[in-house]
Amino acid sequence: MSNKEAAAASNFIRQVIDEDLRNGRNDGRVATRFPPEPNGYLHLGHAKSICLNFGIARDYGGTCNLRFDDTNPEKENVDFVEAIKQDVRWLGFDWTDLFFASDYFDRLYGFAEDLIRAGKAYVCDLDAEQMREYRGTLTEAGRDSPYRERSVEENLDLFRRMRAGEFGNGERVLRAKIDMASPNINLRDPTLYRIRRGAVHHQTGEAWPIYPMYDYTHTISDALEGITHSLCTLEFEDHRPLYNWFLDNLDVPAQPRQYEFGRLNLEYTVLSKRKLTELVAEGHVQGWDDPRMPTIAGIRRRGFPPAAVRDFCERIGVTKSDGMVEMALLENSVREELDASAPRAMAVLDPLRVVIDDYPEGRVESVTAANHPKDEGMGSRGIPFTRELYIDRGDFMEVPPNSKFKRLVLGGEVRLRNAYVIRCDRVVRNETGDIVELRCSHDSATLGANPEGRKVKGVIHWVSASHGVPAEVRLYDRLFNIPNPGAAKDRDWRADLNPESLVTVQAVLEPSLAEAPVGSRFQFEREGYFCVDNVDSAPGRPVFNRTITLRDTWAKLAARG
RNA sequence: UGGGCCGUCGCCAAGCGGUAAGGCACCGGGUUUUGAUCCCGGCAUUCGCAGGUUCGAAUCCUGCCGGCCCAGCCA
Repeated sequence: MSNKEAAAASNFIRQVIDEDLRNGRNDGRVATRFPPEPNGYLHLGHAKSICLNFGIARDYGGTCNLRFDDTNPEKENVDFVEAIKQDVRWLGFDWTDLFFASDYFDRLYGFAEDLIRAGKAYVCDLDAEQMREYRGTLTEAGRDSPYRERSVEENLDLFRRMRAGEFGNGERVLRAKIDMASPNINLRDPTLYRIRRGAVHHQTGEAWPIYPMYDYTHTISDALEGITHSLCTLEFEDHRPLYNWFLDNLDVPAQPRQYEFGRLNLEYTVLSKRKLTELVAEGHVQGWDDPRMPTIAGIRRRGFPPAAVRDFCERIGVTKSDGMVEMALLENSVREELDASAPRAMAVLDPLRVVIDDYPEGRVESVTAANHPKDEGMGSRGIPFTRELYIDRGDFMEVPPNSKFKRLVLGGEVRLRNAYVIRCDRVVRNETGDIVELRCSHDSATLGANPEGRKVKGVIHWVSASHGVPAEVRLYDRLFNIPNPGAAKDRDWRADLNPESLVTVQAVLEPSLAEAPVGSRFQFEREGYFCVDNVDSAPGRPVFNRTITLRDTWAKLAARG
């Protein structure tokens, strides 16, 4: 990581840590953890949490564990586990220790018996619906379960039989005995264990017929790992009293503190695992790694550099307010990183044939092009220049729309990037009147030199027609047409998917691009940043994904009218 | 409606009783063989609103208003 990233912006959590350090809490230790459930792929929201947790460990010389919160076997699997590990590493982080909450199942069970012995937990026979009725509502207190006052002996016996697999799913649960009248619903005797007989857990197989719930598991896992600062998102604020209840009532080896921050909301996309799962399951995208997805796998395939994602997370900050970040902020981070790191190349996305009539047929000249305008260290390359070329259709207009237009027009001149100034002498059309070819002439004195006595204000890119390499290029755009899909309660969030989020074109690449390695990123000059797709490319036959366009003030001006 | 939390520029966000950082976006202007990059300049007399405390309030107090979260044997 660069020095620029070294100084992370402060935030309220770092202030808490600074204060704790000043007061000598935790013997000066700082220990965090990133606790994903392996039931889906990581997305940009997780990236924020990863940067926060691992970033704090890095900056304070502390530790950060990766811990899979795997207490719901029916929704989790090892593929997600592996994908998550890969995504964390790709973001540039490495964990101190790797754990599974399931590593603690034995100890978790033991703590549950402790709670029972202390009269602080009981086995409840109410079914799910009854339990809901007994729970009360947001404004009315709940009622005690009729099973609440069972003896310790009976509770212990019943719980052991739950563990032994004697009861069916849903027949009984273990609950904490707290307060059915609490205004905080999480404290109304929350479920600690439920029966999931027959489920095959990806780590523990069929060893357990009962599984612990999130709040219980998470708190104890944090304590067992000696986590000092347990960071989670705002929706768990109400759970903090329960988190602390476990710490107060269990003989755990540490007293972690929980702090909550606002989750990331990004315009023109969705960041909920449920919705992302549906996009994949319903075929709206081609998979978790579809380049339109805000998943880590998706943006990786799209070509976002990990440093750009880290920079973005740094810029959005960490607070308790629940905001909506503009896509422009992410795009800025991506462009900034790519501008500095991506070698330049030329590719024509919408080819229009150009014939330079006064350039010798069969002649192939190698013109030299810098790989980066500001970084000579990136070297240069030769590009074949020939009589017949392709330019982009959008770079020619028979009559200019206004005086600001500085591309090629009939009778006008333009600079071919890295090559000659040409003039368009004639337009060739087919039977239906479409322009199929431009006949041009060139000024042989303008290779690496400005023309004498006149100014040529436009520069366009090109590729040799005889040497260019045809390739599939995928132009990606925002996934949704509106900034906040799902915000309107009476409209299905899927209704605002952008049907043009993927447009595939057949482009012509300069020859040097043919052997570009999978994953490599380039700036196609005047177009945008592109990377070699890591799934569909074949040796010598790259497929390019457009990561993002270049900023385009001309398009902005044109749209303005 | 009970509880928890949040309101500082279009967006994100500093600010922690001494008189509104920064980034993004936007608007000019300059450089440029990418309408990119880069550079220079502009962009909150005011901090949700109303009172109060104070020599002094975005910061403290009170009351409103607006937004988010919670009634899984999900996490």
